[in-house]
Amino acid sequence: MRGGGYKATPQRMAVLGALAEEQHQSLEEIRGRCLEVGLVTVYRTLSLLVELGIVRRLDLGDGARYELAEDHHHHMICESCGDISEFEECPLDPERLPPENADFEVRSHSLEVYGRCGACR
Amino acid sequence: MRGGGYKATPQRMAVLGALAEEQHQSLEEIRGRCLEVGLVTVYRTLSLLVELGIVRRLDLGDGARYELAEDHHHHMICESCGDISEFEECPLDPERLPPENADFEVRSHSLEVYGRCGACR
DNA sequence: GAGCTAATTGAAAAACATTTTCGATTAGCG
DNA sequence: CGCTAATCGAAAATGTTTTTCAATTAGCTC
Repeated sequence: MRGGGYKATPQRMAVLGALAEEQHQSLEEIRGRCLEVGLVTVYRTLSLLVELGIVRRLDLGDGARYELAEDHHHHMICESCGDISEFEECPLDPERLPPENADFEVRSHSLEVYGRCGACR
Repeated sequence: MRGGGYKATPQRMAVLGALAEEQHQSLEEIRGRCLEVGLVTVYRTLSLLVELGIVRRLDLGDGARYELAEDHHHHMICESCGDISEFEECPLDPERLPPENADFEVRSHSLEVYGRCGACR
């Protein structure tokens, strides 16, 4: 983070701390965990972190959500209760990416699975 | 559409027509194709169509996009020029969904691939 | 540790996106 | 043709994100 000439301010540390507490939080949830940081700064810090690749921005249907990008994982979203859970195991067949005949250099992907969680069935 | 007691108004037909012209359009693009329909009605019609399962709502990083949900497909997004292309062939291994040990009933999924398109390399 | 400077912050305002309200209009029925 | 619930549109309200700009501060230098 300092490499790029960015300062390690208490506000940025607070936002990172909030992100570390739970994955895929909305901006309001993050803000709730660091009330001492101004709203504008939360917005700015999140877009900086996304730009630096430290944080991933999601959109699972309801507005934006953010999570630390440390590990590769995917989401299962329950259409009934809205619960979001994660799984590591990537069910993609690497042989089939990029798709045949596509002139495309794959760098990353995101996969979301929708359905019903155990509790809702 | 009529089954549920909904009326087939010219405005709704116009929005559907706009959606048929191109996939994954933003609301502004859709609106540009049916200027005779009020903005509020475009919003309302799109959320109705999404609710009915006729239209899919996407978020590929820039705001909301909409497309007819007739066929199952995925998106490749060029991180350089922003171009969005589609592919049908699903590279998911059905054996691995839901992931092991997950108590989850899978109903659908969405997959987006990010990278660089042929033109940008 | 004090001083300097560019980066950062926060409050207010601006810009943009979406939803609500409510009176006027209309599709689809008999 | 007439009726009525559904729909529409314009304005206002609400919600979200960005910009502006003066004040503050992290991190460097000495």
